[in-house]
Amino acid sequence: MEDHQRKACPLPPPALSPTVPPPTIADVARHCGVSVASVSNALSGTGRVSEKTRERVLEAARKLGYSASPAARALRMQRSWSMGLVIPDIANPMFGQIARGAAEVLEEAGYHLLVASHDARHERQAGQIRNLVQQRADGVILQPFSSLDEEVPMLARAGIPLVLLARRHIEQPSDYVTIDLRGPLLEGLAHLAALGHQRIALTLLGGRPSTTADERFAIYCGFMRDRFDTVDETLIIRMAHTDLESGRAAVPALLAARATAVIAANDILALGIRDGLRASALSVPQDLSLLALEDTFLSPLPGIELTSPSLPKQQIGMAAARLILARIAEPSRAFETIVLPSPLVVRGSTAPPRVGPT
Amino acid sequence: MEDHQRKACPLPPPALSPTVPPPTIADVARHCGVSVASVSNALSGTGRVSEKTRERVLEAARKLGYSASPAARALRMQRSWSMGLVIPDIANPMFGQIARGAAEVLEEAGYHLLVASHDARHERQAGQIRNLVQQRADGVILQPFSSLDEEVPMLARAGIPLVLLARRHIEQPSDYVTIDLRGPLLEGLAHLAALGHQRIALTLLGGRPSTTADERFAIYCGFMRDRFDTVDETLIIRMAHTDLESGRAAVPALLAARATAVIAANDILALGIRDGLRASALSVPQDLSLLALEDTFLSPLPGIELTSPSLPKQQIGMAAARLILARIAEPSRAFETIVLPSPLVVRGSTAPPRVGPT
DNA sequence: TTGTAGGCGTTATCAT
DNA sequence: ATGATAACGCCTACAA
Repeated sequence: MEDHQRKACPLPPPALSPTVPPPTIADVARHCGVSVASVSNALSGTGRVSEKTRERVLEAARKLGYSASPAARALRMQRSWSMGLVIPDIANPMFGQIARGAAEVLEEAGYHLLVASHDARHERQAGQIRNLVQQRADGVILQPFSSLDEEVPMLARAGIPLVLLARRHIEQPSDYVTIDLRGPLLEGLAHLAALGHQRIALTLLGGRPSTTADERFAIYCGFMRDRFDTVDETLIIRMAHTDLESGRAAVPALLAARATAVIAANDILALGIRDGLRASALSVPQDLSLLALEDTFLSPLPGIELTSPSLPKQQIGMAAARLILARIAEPSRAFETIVLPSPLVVRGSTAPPRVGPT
Repeated sequence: MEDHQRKACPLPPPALSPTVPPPTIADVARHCGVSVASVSNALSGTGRVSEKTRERVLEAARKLGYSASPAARALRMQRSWSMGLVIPDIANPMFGQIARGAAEVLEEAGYHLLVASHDARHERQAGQIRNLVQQRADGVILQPFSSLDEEVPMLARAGIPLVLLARRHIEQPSDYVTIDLRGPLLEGLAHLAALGHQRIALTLLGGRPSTTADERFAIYCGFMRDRFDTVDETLIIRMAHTDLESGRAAVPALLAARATAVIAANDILALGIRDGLRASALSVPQDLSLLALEDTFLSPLPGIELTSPSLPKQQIGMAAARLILARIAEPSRAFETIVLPSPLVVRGSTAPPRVGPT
């Protein structure tokens, strides 16, 4: 393939700027003496060409290293073959895995993925979506900031297929992928109750309208009333963010409510709570059982070991991708919702309460 | 092989959305009674247009919600305005942050980022790069699998500007971004030595040709010889992978070598080691000091608290992006290497050895 | 079965 | 300063 002779070559080697442009479809046609139409037909497999010329064309294309110019294709076909994925935080491994799942099925279908992170900032989300519209993305998968973001209807108005993640929009119907909210929460509550906990606290992400928090609240109340005949509102801890610091800040409220267990929205928050407890010389699970509703790869790690449902992150991405492909294929189909299971995994952060039930 | 350059188009011919198509430059021109040329000039700011018409055009464009079709632009200008980023693992937060840094400066310059993860699989890396070539990416930032991957020269042959991350290529010169290998390692060694450690172990990623491991080995030997007049080879632990399990597997060798401290390649590996120690009823830092050479956001976390240099991940991405932009602007410039500092952060995982120096 | 030609929306090169 | 117009590379009626 190459001359292995050439050793160290400290400066720009001869051929860097003066490169030959990629071959065009005309080159291929000329190379095997047929028309461009035949080449196109042969390559796309969608036309009527004789087996003989098809082979000739394929051979020539391979030999020349031809591949169609995406720009020309996009211009002619009026589709960019690119799909947008807008997520809250690209540095969060959870979204990385979602992206991976989505990319896998999209690439299979000939699309490539434009990943954009809005970093929990409204104006960035708007910017990313606007950019995707300008890029003429053929579809967008979005985990929106809140359930009434204005950018969502904007996408619909632009005629761009949309799949929502984790939160549906208040008024814009769309395809939608979520995890089962009820199952894991009830499982977690039952797990804690079975261990003997009665004062089970729940953190709720507020501060931004979200259908998820409301739903969880309702489920929690239902369970508590069912089991203990009462709901103590002091056990509900509302918070705006979901970082370490918010977790630490929640500890005083937890202690004041005499909670013996807490269900945190996700594992980062849970780690924050644990850290806050340590500052009060309390520890998990001896003094407080800790359960996170969304795991990342952190949860099973030594030194962490959080009881939490295992989120099917890759599946979420794949499901979303499949939904968007389905809608592109059939724009008028009914909107679909996919609910993925998220079974509880018990680890070291939950244990019976120090003092038995009163 | 299969080499399907394009997928059969599974869609019916009719337009995929019942929505009005985006306005074209001709619409804008018509709207304010000028030629398309003037519109183009006004919008790109690069032509000669009177202030009056420029304003008229800008106004009309805004009103119509016009933005140039990327496909048409790309076709005409022969550049895709897209940049590839190929990383080992998109679910690793470290690479997420690198991606974020790169995206930031690239978007600033009008490019968008195509993120591809090769998941430590050779054939995937090849596929991703091939795809980027077909996409006509204007440049590629790549953290290669090893220092002699064949795909790297392939990019150069295609005339696509390239920036390498973390590892340079054996024979293909290129722009290159890395962290300072020497500084953090020496700092770490000095830190441990100052605490009283003499038997300091070092893990080295082998199994794949990498300039990094060799360099670290040399630095380590230099320090040990300098300080203790000798290098005990049993303190060098070589391993192929860098996951939790590899860390656990390294523990017997560490104990056999009577190490009182170990410098692990990264924090995941370090966590594995810690887990393995716990199985022997040993703990960090009482029985063994633990230092990781590359941190993620895990390192400072409660329950983890690893002493490690802080990797300037975002900076890495930004530096790479700037390098590639510079090369696009001036293809014949000399290749540049950027070395970023990575200062040590001391946390709870390092302490004086249980028994003083012999 | 194969070839010809028009046009997708831009930018760039010319005239004017 | 402005306006026609020719590519850019591809797909696809339609003609042969």
